Amino acid sequence: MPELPEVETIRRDLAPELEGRWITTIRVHKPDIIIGGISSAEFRDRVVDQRILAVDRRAKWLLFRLDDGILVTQLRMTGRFAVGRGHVPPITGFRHVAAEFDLDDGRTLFYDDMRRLGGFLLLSEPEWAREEARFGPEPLDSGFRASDLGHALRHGRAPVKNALMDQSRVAGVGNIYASEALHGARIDPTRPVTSLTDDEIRRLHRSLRRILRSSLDSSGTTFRDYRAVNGRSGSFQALLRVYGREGEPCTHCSQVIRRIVQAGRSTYYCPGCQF
DNA sequence: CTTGTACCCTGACCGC
DNA sequence: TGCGGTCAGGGTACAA
Repeated sequence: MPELPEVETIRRDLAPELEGRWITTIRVHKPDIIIGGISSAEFRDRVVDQRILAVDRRAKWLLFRLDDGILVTQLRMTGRFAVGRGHVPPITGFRHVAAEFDLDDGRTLFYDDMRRLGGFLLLSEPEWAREEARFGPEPLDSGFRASDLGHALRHGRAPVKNALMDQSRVAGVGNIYASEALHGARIDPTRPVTSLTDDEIRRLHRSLRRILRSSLDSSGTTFRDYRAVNGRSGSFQALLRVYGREGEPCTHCSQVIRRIVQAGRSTYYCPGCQF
């Protein structure tokens, strides 16, 4: 699934298209994308004829704030959106349309999800507040200081790479940006969180925020499946320093980049400058 | 409490 | 060309 910069890119694409629009009809083609224990019929009843007041983001989740309740979506690995007219998506490549939302201006919001790991959750305000409380701080918030990162990370025994991806510690960081941020901070991804010095936390804080902001400026990383709205690609993949570069020389010290597996996921790092 | 593992699902890719 | 194995940026339930 897209990480923070990708979901934020999608939010920025969707917000001007959707805010203020009413949802007039819904067609759910793949009922298993409606999650949270309600049927697609109930989902339809509760969403139709509601207005989309705002499109927000928290961590890697996208929020459609409705008149009554919040429509939450998790794109996971392969969820995508497109906005078009008629009943045909405006771009090719939407071969797994799971749901369509007709809008009052005659356009349609398409949700496509090849692997169907993503989904929609319809929550009341208190239900959302409870979900939201499980997330750690947003790393791009202006108030997010190095000391906040230290507080979030330096407890327990997890390797720092795993801790960075733990949404209850810091929100929105996934596999790509965890590797990239650690390389930028020159920290070995296997280091136990409690071993990190104040200086390393400051470097990681700076590196993480710089990389997330820079990726946002590039509309995210289209490494494999991710697309912004209507098939638009990101371009941050050209600026990745270690992710997906196993066997290539490090841009910083020219040692060969390695891939290891942590918690079942690939971690890329440079043994020359990360220790 | 914390941490690790299996699993949801489809398609792309690699080696034989 | 076909086939089987492996992998994919996530999150959750469950076990240890």
